[in-house]
Amino acid sequence: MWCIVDCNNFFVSCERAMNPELRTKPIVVLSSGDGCIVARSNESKAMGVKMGMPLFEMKKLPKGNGVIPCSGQMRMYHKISDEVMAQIREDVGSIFQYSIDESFFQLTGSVEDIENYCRSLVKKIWKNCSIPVSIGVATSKTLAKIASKQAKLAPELCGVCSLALPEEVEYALKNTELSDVWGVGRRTQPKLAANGYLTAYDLSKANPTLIETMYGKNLRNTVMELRGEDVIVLSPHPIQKSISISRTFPKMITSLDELSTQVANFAEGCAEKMRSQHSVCGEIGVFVVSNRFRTDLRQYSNVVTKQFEVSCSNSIEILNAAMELLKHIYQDGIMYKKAGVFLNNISPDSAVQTSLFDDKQEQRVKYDKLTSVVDSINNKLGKNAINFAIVTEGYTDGDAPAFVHN
DNA sequence: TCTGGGGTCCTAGGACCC
DNA sequence: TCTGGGGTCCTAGGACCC
Repeated sequence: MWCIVDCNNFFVSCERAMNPELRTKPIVVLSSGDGCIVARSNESKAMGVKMGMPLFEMKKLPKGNGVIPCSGQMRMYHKISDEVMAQIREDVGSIFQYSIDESFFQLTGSVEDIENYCRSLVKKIWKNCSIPVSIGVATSKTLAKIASKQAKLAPELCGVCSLALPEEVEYALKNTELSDVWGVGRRTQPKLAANGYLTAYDLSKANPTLIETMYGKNLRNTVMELRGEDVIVLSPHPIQKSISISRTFPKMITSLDELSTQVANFAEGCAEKMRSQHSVCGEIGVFVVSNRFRTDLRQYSNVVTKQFEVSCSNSIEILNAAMELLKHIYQDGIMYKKAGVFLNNISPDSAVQTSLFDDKQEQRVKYDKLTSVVDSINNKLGKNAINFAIVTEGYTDGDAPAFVHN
């Protein structure tokens, strides 16, 4: 059987783990810069707070001012996630971590035994991490996900729901709206509804070939999974194929200098992440966007990429490239609201293809050495103990967030 | 006034090949 | 005048996920 462990309202639960006083209160967690709601407690969901809602719109809700906003603390959430995943691994061995708050694993044995086992895991995670989780059990991952949602809906299940008997599966499918099915998104759901597919049960009875020609391969797989067939394959150690960092600025930026500092920070952040994974990239891209909500202002957005002759990961080449690309797309007189950097064509650093005409190899070796010295100093003394001059000034990421409660 | 961030995969169409 | 058929690779955009 496939099992999925899903942390309930994960970011909210992390805030509550750090500050138990928040357990009884309606809270939300905000995106970087305190702009939008990215996680809601059950209480705030009940008050009509929507995912992705801007904070100022939440405040307009009837009881919106009664909701406690918490500034997101991603680093802490990742730490807690690692602890939760370690708890699961300790019990079941290898897991397929699917996201920051979800993991799949497989168990064999009687359904009763599996359920009991999972209930003890729920208790263990709560005891050791103070994070409430739900576990769904079924023959396919998609059904397991549906089961975990059922577990959240029925407290008497103590966090574990299995869908094993055909009548259990049928009941759950009939009570699951299509938009709640893994793999059916905002675009596809209305099209399916127009064709008479309203519930997960309806879709499970659809003709897979017809679904594939109309909606593609992925939705066909979903149909098979709803029927209990295990067709979606997860790789245990997926290699990251792209890395990106972008931010919406709290205040709009107009000067190239200020924008350069931001973009340099994004580039350095990407490069550090890539090096920590022992990878190199073959392409870098930079994008800038004006404020799409300010229709009274001149709108502008642009993106530009550059191929490296030889894949690299050192900060100097990456920073230089990012600065060059930014200058290329920067336009005077625009109020920029967001920018970002992305790295593509990522491969392991053990297999760098050098160019036949690479006359800068000597220089690159120096850059790599300098970068690794900077990395090791930062590893010893803490992040940003030392940095490249361009990335140090006026970066917003380290600013004290407004709504931290612990 | 204030409006998130980071990923993956699939598909259709164009460029190119013989 | 009449102008084929089959294949691969790449890319941009769109869909999905959290």
